[in-house]
Parts: sequence; C-alpha cells; structure tokens
Amino acid sequence: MVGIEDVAAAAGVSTATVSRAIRGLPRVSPRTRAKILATAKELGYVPSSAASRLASGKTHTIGVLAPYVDRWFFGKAIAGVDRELHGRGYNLSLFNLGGRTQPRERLFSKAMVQKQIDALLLLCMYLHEEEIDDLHAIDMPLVVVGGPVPGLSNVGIDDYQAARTITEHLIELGHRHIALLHGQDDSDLNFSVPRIRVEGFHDAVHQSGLEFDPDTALFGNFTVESGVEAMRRFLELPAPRPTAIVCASDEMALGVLFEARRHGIRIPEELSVVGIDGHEMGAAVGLTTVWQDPTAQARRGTQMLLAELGGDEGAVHPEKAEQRLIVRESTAPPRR
Amino acid sequence: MVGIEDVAAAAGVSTATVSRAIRGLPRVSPRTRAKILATAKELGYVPSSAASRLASGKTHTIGVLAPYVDRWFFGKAIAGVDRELHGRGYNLSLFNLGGRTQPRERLFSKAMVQKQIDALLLLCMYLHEEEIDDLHAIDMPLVVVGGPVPGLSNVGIDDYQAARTITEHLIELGHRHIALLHGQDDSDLNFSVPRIRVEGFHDAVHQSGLEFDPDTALFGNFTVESGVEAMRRFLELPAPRPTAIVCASDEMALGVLFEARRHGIRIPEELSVVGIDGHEMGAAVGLTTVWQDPTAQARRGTQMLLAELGGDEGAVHPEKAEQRLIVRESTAPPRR
DNA sequence: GTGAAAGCGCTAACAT
DNA sequence: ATGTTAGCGCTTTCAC
Repeated sequence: MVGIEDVAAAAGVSTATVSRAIRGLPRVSPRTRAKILATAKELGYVPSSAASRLASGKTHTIGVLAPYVDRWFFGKAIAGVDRELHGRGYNLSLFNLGGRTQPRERLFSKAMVQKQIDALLLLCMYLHEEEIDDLHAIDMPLVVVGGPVPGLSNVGIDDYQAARTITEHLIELGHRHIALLHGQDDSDLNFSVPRIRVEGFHDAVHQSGLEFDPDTALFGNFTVESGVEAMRRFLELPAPRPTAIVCASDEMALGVLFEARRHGIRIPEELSVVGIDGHEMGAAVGLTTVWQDPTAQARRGTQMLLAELGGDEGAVHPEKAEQRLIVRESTAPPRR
Repeated sequence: MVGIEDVAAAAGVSTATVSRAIRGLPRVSPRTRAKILATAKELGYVPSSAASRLASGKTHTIGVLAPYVDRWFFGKAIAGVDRELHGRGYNLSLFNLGGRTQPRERLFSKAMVQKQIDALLLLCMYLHEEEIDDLHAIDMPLVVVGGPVPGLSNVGIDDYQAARTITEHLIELGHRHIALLHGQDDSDLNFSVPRIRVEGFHDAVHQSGLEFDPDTALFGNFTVESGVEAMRRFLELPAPRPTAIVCASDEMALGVLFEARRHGIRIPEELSVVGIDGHEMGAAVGLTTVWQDPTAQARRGTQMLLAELGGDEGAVHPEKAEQRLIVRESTAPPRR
C-alpha cells in the first residue's frame, strides 16, 4: 500500500509538504504542489482516513440520526444532507435509534456517535427525556431538522401555523363540523410535531367559535395504512358526520382519500380532506395541503453544521423554513 | 480525554488486557474483565474509533452506494441495511453518486470508498462501463441488492419473471391489446432492471401469440409524476386504445391510476393497470402487482457481507429473493 | 517554503 | 491469563 512517505520520497520532499500539498494548505510553492499532486496520482496514493482522523481529530463525517429512512420526510431530508455533503469531502453516517417502541440504546454520548463524527444532524423524532439530556451534553455542532427540540436549534416549518392555515382554509369554505386525524400518541410527550399540529388545529377551530367533537378525533401513526384505517373508523361515526377531515400529514390524508373512494364517497363533494407536507402523490391525486420542503431544510441544516465546523461560530441557529398553502381538488364548501 | 492507558492504570492492568476485555476477546479472566469494564464505565471511557481503525485496519463500517434515498426501493433497502447493522457495532456510511445525468466522480476506487469501509453494498443503479470496472477492482466484500450487475453477486428478485407474471395475468384475463409503461432509457445500457422487465413483458406478449404495438410504448422514470404524464399521453392514443397497461413499477402505476381517475376512466372496467414492486400505497388503492421486499433483500445482502467479514469465505453469493403476484382490484377482463 | 520529529490512541505479536 | 512494545500512517508544531 502506497503511503505518504512513498509519495514524499518519489517527489523528493518531506511528508509534511506532501500533507500540505494534498490538502490544499498554503505554504507550498505552486511548483512543488504540482509535482506532488502528479506523483501522488501516478503512484495511486490515497490518504488513509484512519490515520488522518487519528492525527487531526477530525472525522470529516456528519452523523444523521433518524427514526426512519423509508418515510417521506426522512428520505427527503437524508437526500438533502447527502446532496450538500457530496463534493465537499464529507461523509454521511446514518444512525437509527429504531422505532419508538423497540428498546433502544442510549447512544448519543456513546461510542456510536462520540468520536465518529464531527457534527450531528438530528431529524425530528420521538425522544425520551434522558435522550434529550444526552443531546445537550454532546460537545459538537448539532442541529435538528423538523420539529423543535427544547433547547436545540432547529430548521423547520412552523407546524402550529401549518395546522392553523389548513384548518382555517376549511372553515373559510364553510365547514363547521371538522374531524381530526392526528398522529399524537400520549406516550410520546417529546415528539412535538404531532402535538403542535394538533394545537394549531384546535386553536383554529375554537377561535372561529366552533366546537370540536372529541368523538371525531382519529388516531394514526403518519402512515398511509393508518389513514386507511382511520377512514374506516370515520365511516362508523354516527350521522351527521363531519364534512371535512384535517390530517396531520399527507401520507395519512392519502390513506383517507383512497379508502373514501373505495367506499364510493365523493371527494370533495361529500367530504373535504386536507393534509400537511406536500407529498408528491398529493399533487397527483389533487390533495389540498400545506407544502414544505424537507430536502431544503436538511440542506440548510447541513450548511450550518459545515459553517460551524469551518470556524464560523454561531452559524447554527434556529431558522423557519418555507411553507405554503396549496389548494387543490380535495376541498370544497360542504354540501349541507 | 480518557484513553485506554487511563483505564489500564486505574484497573491495574496493561492496555493490552483492557483492549481485549473491552472487545470481548478471550484470554481475559472473568474477574479481570469485570473490573476493567467497571472502571472503564466509571471513567467514562470511549475507545477512539480512529485509533482503532488505524491499528486494526478495520473500520467497522459498511458502505451503501445508492442512486437515491428518497425513492421507495432505496429507502426500504437502506432501512434494511441499517436494521441489520444496528446492534452489531457496525456503522452505515451512505454514498450517493448523484442521478444519472449529473456529472459524477469515479469514486469506487477512490478515497470516498477506499479505506473508509470494510464492505460495500450496492443498490441497483445506473452504472457506466468504467464504474463497473472500478467495482470489479474493489478489494473488499461486495454485494449488490436489486438488479444484477454483470460479474457481481446480487440479491434480488427475478425481474424478468416478475414482468412475465404480471403480463401473463393480464393475458389470462383476456387482454389482447396491452400497453407498456417502462423506465427504459436507451442511454442506460447498464441499468439492467428496466431492460429486463421490458424483456419479460415482450416475451410474455409474443409467446402468447399477441402483437405489441410500438406506439403504445410509454416512457417514464419510475416516479409517480412520470406515471401521470404517461397516462396523459396514453389518452391521446388513437382508438381503439389498449385495454390494459403494464407499468414497470408501482410508483408509475400509481401515477397512471391517479390520472385515469382524474379523467373519469373507471379502473378496472375500462382499463386494467398493473405494476411491479409491492408499494404500500398499491395496497391502499387496490393495485395488482408483483410484490417484493427490498428491506429483506438488503438485510440478506448485509448478512452476507458481515459473514464474509467474519471470515466466512464465500458467504457472498447470488440469491433470488421472494416475489409474489398479488391480484387486487385494478385488473379485470376487458369489456370488449 | 520546507523539513524533522513527536505524537494521535489504539491493536497485535510476542514474550512471560 | 497478562504484559511489553512496536507500529498503524498521518498531522502538526517548531526549526530552519
């Protein structure tokens, strides 16, 4: 295996100079640098990242902690991190804590994360109290993308406003009896996104002088399947049923839409359905939603991390992301 | 920072013993091991992965090379790798070559991959000739999950058979005029999955004595959006239009379904639609398909990699994955 | 602008 | 079962 010494010898310089030249550091004359780069290429030299990590203390790796990778928001976000890292010589290390039910190790301050990465990007997820504590104890640039985590900087949309916006859209159309399909699970006190969206919904309803019938609160877990099931339960509700459903995510809204069609319920004539997220399939089926861009959010978060690593203190800071109401064909005034 | 020497000193043993104890190697008495583990915990010792990598030459990291992370197959597969690695002390490093159009570096034999990982799991993708060559030159356990790459072991379904199966299902129902929506792009000679699926389709058609009208060959890129667009083009076809469409992926089939409904075309009465993959949303909308499980495939591939790293020579080998025709409500005999 | 040399914190022989 | 020690291949002062 050709090492830095071989290159140094072949180029007639010291290893120190080779190191500087390869990394593009100053204090190397153009001629020397050119010569070194040429011989390095000729010899097929590839620096040992292990040695470099040990000597420099930098891993040139960003860790991404995500609860899932095969769900819309997370897949998009990871793609964003990747795109931002790609070409900058940084690696992306993916960490997964497993779902919220499975037993999971406390790994924040542990080996898995510690010393393996230079910075951490956390995708919104279910967190236990102690995990949040661990997070605060981590001594490296850290940003969360998605829902806010108390005390940590995050890049994401205003979920409260998103829920209000979409609910008010329905109210403006004339709906007075609105059902809610949310992903709130009372055990998940620390996953704030579902809760915040629910709050936005309730506030919009109440401040419009309407009432919310608790019996029309449906539960899901943010998947299409849970939307399908929720719709089945909705159909068992006693008449008069709500004329609209606010879903806490597009994926659940899609499930609702699909199941509604299956039962011959015409959307939006008989039932208005809205979601939040801006899932691509929503566009294909005409789902009214509040759009957001997880990829862009993750890119922004990654940029902050990189800037902070580059010595730009304070580069990591909270930042609200773009969101936009997109009215399509799943909403209309109620018939009654 | 507390290092191995601190632990050794505090426990009254040598660093070598600490190393063995921590890694669970034999030749350490239970008492000693217990004592070492205790003091290590007490001191908050965390091994430096950089030092360990340098000294051992092992990175304990598996690289995953994927063209996308935010698409169904890839998200599921990455999740599978992660799940298999999780708990085994292995890290997952995600590499992305960028789409097929963007300029991309040749990174297989380069720094990004070399010396950063112990093994590579490749997710089926568009590969240039020279990239395949690079792949063959890589000196580490390597497996591909998904479509086959010439000369490399892969875990995946029989795409040819999947396409035949789904096409023959239509033929058995009585369809004689079948359109095809594929993802084949003639420039992508080396991404075999689209091509193989197309072959399966053609063979099924021809061997049933039917003819395929080239004008009913629609192109897409495996996304829902491209399915939507393809359906628009389908509707512009002169009558008599095909009575069924075979889509090379469920995502495209979903797009077709959505757009068909938008135009008031009743599925399956007026048009039968089939896909391949087993996408969750397919179940929700009643899409007939050939199901496969990318997560399981990736887990299997990862297991092979890990076994090979564990000294189990020949652990990596080609293996066909499970696939199954699932008939739902998007297919029926043609009306005419 | 360049070189010499001392680590970085482990692991792996080998010795005991 | 445990200790000794020589690296692993870079980076980084500090001299020159």
